[in-house]
Amino acid sequence: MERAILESATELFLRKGFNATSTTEIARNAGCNQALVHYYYRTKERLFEAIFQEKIKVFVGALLDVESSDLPFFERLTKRIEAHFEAIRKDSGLPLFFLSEISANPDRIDSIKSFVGDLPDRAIQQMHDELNEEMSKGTIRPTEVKDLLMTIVSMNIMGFLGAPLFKLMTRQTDEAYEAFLDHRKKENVRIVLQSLKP
Amino acid sequence: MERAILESATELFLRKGFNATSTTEIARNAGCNQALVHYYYRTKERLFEAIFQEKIKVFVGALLDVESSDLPFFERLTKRIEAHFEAIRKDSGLPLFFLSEISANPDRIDSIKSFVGDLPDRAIQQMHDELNEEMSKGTIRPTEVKDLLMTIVSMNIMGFLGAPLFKLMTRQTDEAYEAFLDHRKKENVRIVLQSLKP
DNA sequence: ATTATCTATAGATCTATAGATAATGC
DNA sequence: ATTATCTATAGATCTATAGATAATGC
Repeated sequence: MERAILESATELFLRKGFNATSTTEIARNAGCNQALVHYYYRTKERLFEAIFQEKIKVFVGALLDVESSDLPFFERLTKRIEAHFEAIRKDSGLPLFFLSEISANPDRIDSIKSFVGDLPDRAIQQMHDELNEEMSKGTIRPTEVKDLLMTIVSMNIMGFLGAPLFKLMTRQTDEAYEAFLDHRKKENVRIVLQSLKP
Repeated sequence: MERAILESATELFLRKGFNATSTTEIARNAGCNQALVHYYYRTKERLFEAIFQEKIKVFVGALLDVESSDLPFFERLTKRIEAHFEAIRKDSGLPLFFLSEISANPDRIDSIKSFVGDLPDRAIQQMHDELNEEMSKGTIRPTEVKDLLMTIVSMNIMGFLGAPLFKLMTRQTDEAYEAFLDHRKKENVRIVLQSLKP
């Protein structure tokens, strides 16, 4: 039942956000009474926090996964972009979830800071070295890690963030939209790689 | 006072969203009592709706503004991208505002549909013609309007959506971040134009 | 005995409205 | 007279906790 509550809360928080989700609803959705939610998690805030941290790990991990593959630079980068895209697709509510919850309560950033630790620093350092190597070979234009990351994240999250709106504007069915996402994944890779060309 | 309420509500809804903003808070922030909010707008929902529609117009208008400038294609496109970027910068809470409110309440899409009307259709048609002309001249690769729009919007909103997170990850001050945004504006233009090259 | 689950409720909101009073326009 | 503003409150939540009961493990 503890797990049922966690799953119920995950689904609801992701779909409707912290404020719009009540512990009563979490309980109903999990099949127990509302008091039990507090028995296991004490407060709504702590329940949320647990879920938030779990999901941050998925998202950041997918992008910064320091895989020591020995593929050539462009292929490695392609793999990273695609892995990031697919990680989000599996859990397509993630981008909006983070962005809105951080905006609604900027203190959560501190919590991210404290538990993500220096994983980003190390991953960024490694990417930095990789870029420098290519730059010195002249295979890519001068590029900052943060620019590259921002471009990748921009492209990869948009298809999910904007799904409802884009479906409206282009009048696509859900299946057509899935196909469109596959197409976007390729486009994203192409655009990012092309943007690195000297 | 009616205007003060509208302004107060605009600020709060944009910053905290519909659910996290109470009419009590709107009133306090506007300098009146809570009943007056309902005197002018009847319900919180109607007040929100007024603001939402107003802001949608700003956002969509900036991107699709069918300006009949006679500049060459790439310069016209550059201008559009920059105009869109600056429109968002002026009101940098807009992207997250739309995305979260639409996600929290998908019915709002119908409201958009009804009042935005066929502006998007006409603007998209015009862009379609412009692209076709360039394609036939061989100056750009085969490109769909929706791909181009999605790329532009992706790139342009990210710097604002992700500001808190990016500041954290890169440990930038607010001023440094403003400079970073200026830099991103140029990058966005470059990346979009480059992505069109054959 | 301990842990899991429930019922009941206190206390804090929050929205919307009714009805009183003050300000304004004719 | 009409319009703007206020006070007061009903009714609906919602979170968190206290205390009762049922289930489980030793």
